[in-house]
Amino acid sequence: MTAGELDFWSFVELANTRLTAEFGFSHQLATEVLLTLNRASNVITYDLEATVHRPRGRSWSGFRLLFVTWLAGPLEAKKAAELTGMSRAAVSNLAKTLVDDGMLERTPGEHDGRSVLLSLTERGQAEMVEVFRAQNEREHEWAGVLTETEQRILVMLLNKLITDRARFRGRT
Amino acid sequence: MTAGELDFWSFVELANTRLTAEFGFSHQLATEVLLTLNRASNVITYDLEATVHRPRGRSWSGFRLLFVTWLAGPLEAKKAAELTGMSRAAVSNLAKTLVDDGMLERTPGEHDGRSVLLSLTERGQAEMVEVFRAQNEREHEWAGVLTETEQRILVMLLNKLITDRARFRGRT
DNA sequence: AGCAGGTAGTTTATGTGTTAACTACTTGAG
DNA sequence: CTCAAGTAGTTAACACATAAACTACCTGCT
Repeated sequence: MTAGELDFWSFVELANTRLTAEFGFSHQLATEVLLTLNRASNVITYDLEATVHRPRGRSWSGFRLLFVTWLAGPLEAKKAAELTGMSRAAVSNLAKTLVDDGMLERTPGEHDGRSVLLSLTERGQAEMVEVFRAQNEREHEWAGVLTETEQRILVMLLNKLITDRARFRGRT
Repeated sequence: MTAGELDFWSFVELANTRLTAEFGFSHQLATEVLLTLNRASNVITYDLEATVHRPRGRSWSGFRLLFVTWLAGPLEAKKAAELTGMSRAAVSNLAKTLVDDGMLERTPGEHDGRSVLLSLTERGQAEMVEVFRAQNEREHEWAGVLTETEQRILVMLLNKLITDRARFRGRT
């Protein structure tokens, strides 16, 4: 029982076996789904951050905030938090550094004195086009190991997995 | 073009449209796959951390490290880093606090004076059984919106997506 | 009008992640 | 045998996440 030769997949197999045989847990498939889901997400995110964003002096979260702001136009900080899946505090902190970097602009909301509208500066827009070109190429390489049909099925299954999450009272 | 009514899904649709029509990017399906993958992973991870681990005074990463140590027996810090997908530094820091909490034990490696073996204390083992019971129930609720066949397909597609990642030179 | 309660955003404290630089040990070529 | 190179782990500096406390503003009931 040396752990020496384990990799992620043989670990999942080992976990399945021990959780069932030794501990009597019954939902191993659920465990496997979620282990694999997290693994896949982390591996790919790490790769995109390391190859596309860090070399350009940008972080993964910075990119996410710029991405939604780029495409969803000027939007409130709250909306940006929802779309990126971050907390409002995270958007607030991140926006501060992106404004300092000359990528983002913050203007007070028109109809509501509390709200702040985020939008890209001209430089921000230009940079997003370039950065997204690089990211999209890399995304294509990753997704390309699946056929188009497989990709569509994957998206469908993932959406099904989280669409119904209102059952659990969540942050969003 | 108010951003006011956007949710995650209509944002993905908007992104697809604008990236194609306005900017001429060609791999929207890849973008959609990866946006959805990350979203699903983050939503579920956040839920498990908030409902299962934080109430017990434990973090998501703490759980991951304890989980692999629990099931893959005493293992080297390096191996733990591989299996959890963390950096070695992260394992080192996290182990420190888990040792202080009385969950983990660190013993010097037998054959290699540099290495450290991580293993659970008795209390750690008992707690993992209880914590995993709660997590497994919650996992089952999440995965349960998919049929068993759908879950197997999802696992297969996710594995296919990352198995071949040796093409990209990655951390692991 | 005025105040209670709700909402948007920021700040603060804390925890955790990363990379890079460091220490300590092992290994193998000469 | 010795020393250069490699490897395991830790530490340090920094980036970024959260929850909770706080400020400022809006809204609607009386």
